[in-house]
Amino acid sequence: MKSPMMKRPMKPSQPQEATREDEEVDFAIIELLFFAYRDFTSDPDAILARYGFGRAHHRVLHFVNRRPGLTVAELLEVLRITKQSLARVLKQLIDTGYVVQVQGPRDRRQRELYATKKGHALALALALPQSRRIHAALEEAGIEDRAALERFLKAMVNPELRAQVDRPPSGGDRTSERGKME
Amino acid sequence: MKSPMMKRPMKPSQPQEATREDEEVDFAIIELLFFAYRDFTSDPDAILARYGFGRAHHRVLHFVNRRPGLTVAELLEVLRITKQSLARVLKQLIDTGYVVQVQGPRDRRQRELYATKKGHALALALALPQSRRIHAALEEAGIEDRAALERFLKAMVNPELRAQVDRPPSGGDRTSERGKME
DNA sequence: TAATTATGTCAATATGGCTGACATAATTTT
DNA sequence: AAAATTATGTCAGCCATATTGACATAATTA
Repeated sequence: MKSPMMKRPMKPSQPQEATREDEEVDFAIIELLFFAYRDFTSDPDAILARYGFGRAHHRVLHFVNRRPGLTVAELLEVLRITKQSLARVLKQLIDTGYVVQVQGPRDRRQRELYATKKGHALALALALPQSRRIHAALEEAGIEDRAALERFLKAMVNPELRAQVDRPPSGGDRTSERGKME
Repeated sequence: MKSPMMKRPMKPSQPQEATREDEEVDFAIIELLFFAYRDFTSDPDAILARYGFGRAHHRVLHFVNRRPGLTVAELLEVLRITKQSLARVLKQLIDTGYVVQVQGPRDRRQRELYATKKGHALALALALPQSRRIHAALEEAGIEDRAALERFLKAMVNPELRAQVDRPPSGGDRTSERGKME
């Protein structure tokens, strides 16, 4: 090693107690969320790489597919990123024919976003392994009450932002309502 | 707009049906996981910013705090990043006194990592709002069976990698076993 | 008409990843 | 003992994704 600097701090001879705070903090679930989400998001990565896309493209495509007719401003709110960050990724999705823009019917400044058939197919392909993972986990964990899990996850979201969660009508995705473009 | 190119593709006059595939894919939970994790990770960000740290620092500090004596190689495995990526972040945590290295007792090439008291305190401060959010969500969702949630999250992790999840002894974090340094 | 809004774009910067190459010290193998 | 391997560190360059700030255009609202 170049500059060792390897002090050898004494290990306390008598192990210290975990503090009260430690016990109160739910490290177990915090960590499980990290691991679960890490592997959950890794599923689509291999697929995305084959298209020259990254996770940013995935997120955009997912929400455009789920909320057909979403405007740019609405998308920015959901993703919590800036329009400059969105720009490159969205442009690539449009240029490669996965997403189209339509002038807003009421307000012509707005751009409604729609997934093309191609976009819908990719969104589905990306969601499939994630969905399989979820169902396998539900089964493996012996979860009968799937609604409870949904309630928990929704309750994890900031109250002010829960409206976003509720956007797609309870029946499923809005594809059936507003159609796919192209 | 500079180059409009605003075609107006026809919206299909009769909305298309959601395909069988759509119905089978669990978009609801996929999306809830995105929203839940987005807000879950946003909690510590404000705190980190005050220290000039980012999420990468948080992850390193978390695992060093949770698994005292972890070696660099083990940390890389858990985080699934390269040593070059770890280097800058770890160096900053060491230079600012949140983490210390100790020469491995068996193998002197190894560097065991420990959180200092300062590091332990920060790790705790970062975990607290996350822990509160989890408990509030459990209560709000009326989840009585907390173990079921843990089983589900663990089942979401790739089987090969579940050993990582089990590392900290079930009792809690290993602080009580191996002590904090400095 | 003037102000505001929705979108787009340019430029510079930060963060957190990556690969490849190489160095050092310590351990293991031959 | 010498050679090979391992654990760690470091340099250099690159990429993806995010940021802030400034400015432009078209459309809507006041």
